[in-house]
Amino acid sequence: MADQHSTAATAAPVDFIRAIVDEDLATGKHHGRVSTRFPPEPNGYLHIGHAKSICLNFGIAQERGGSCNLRFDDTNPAKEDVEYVDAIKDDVAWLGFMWSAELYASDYFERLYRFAVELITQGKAYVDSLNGDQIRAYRGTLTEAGKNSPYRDRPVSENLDLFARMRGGEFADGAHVLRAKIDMASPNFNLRDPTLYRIRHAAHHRTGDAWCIYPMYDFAHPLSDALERITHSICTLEFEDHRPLYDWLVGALIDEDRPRQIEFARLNLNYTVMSKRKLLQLVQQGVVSGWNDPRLPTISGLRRRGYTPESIRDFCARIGVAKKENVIDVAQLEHSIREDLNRRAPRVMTVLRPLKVVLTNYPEGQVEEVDVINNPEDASAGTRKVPFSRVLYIERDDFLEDPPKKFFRLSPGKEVRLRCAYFITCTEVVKDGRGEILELRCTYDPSTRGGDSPDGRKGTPRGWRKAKRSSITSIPTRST
RNA sequence: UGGGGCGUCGCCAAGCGGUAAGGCGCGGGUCUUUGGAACCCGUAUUCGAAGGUUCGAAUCCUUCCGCCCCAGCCA
Repeated sequence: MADQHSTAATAAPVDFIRAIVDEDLATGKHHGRVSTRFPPEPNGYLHIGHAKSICLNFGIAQERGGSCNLRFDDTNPAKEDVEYVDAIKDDVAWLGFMWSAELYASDYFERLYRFAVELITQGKAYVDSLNGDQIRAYRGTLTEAGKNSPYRDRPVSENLDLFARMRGGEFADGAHVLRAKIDMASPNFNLRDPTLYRIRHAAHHRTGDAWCIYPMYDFAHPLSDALERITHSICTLEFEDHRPLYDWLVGALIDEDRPRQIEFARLNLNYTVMSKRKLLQLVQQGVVSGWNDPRLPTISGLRRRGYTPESIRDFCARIGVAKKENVIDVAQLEHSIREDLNRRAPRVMTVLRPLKVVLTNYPEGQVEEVDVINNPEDASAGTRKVPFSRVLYIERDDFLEDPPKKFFRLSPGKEVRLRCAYFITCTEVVKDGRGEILELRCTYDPSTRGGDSPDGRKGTPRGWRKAKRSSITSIPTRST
């Protein structure tokens, strides 16, 4: 089959991430395996920016015969909620992707804990008892190295004991943290003994109060990737600085099949708020009706607004994937939905500013039904019956009493075609005392039923509407 | 100021030493069975800047300039 509907997706050049995946496949790096994951934190709804990541992760798995997990990065009980995990699952599925497995970082809490113990045993992590302010002060600045915590050289046995007691609930929030022992003088802050675990006496949406210590993203993410045998861990640019830590952890705890983190530039849309924090604010303050308010760029908002999954996927395929910061013009998104809807949306005829038309030679009281095409772009969309009678309305803009030369619409003495109905000719203009046009008197040509002229007469068809078949509708105005 | 990234048309984006793809947008035109549709044409002598290497550079080297990210016990 000729791909006359070839999309940007099929024509799109291979982006740098797919190039890496293909290279790894070619060299047999992961024994021909490709495994990705989409790792949202259930602390809000997904938006169009997430769609880019979803299409990337699921797309690569799909195209290269791999798998893609949906993994909730739920390591911060304070911000997360089941409402969000349900919404996220709905949105991903609606976009047209099915995950190989539904997983949660919280499912790994026990194993992550054991990884932490292993790290302590290796002498690569320690329990720090400095408070938050002190830790910040010890961290140094952009130009000055940090200082070692006085607790940095606690013996392994003491660290093991303290860490176990942290888990046991002996300490208050903030009393201790587990930190990696790397390098307080590193120019990369992420390596200045990053925090791995903190004490949080808070109920978790899945584990309840089974835990009072929770792993940090930097600790949980690479190890969760490794546990799932993810091959390519794709994330956004701001995590580039975290990669050395990602590799450090994986290097210390994982023997084979280590995952690799690859960063790409997140999506930005002009005139669009894409920050989860700000979207949450709009929802909480009641500025919008909810996460699916059609004015929001959330997946559920776009869905409610009439966007189709196809159009969003097409958009993601068109914008590409690279490392350059970008601000996509919303016109690009709108183009995708227009193209999709144009191809499949059924049409209706409507009149915004009605002008009454009386067909003087059409039998009084007669009503006939004409077949109107549902979608000129798609013959299979069929036709519908629309009543036609002596009195009907056309768009005011479709009539001009004194038309310029290239005006193909109705004017006195001129003939025009009513879409899928008849040709009509304007014979008289009825006005009120002030010269306002009240109605038009026209004649119709019975031989042109269906809007076809037996003698090949042409004319741009105009929309029309039978009298008394109106319904009040609100018409969205174009926002320009 | 230290570190990590990035700079190709208004917005995206290919290009990987052999003489600037494509999409969106925009401009013009064609089309008398909707069109904010479709189709056609046009839209970077130039790749942040300056030097250098080379027969040849957006692609290699040097310096400079600009923008983004990092000092959460957030992700």
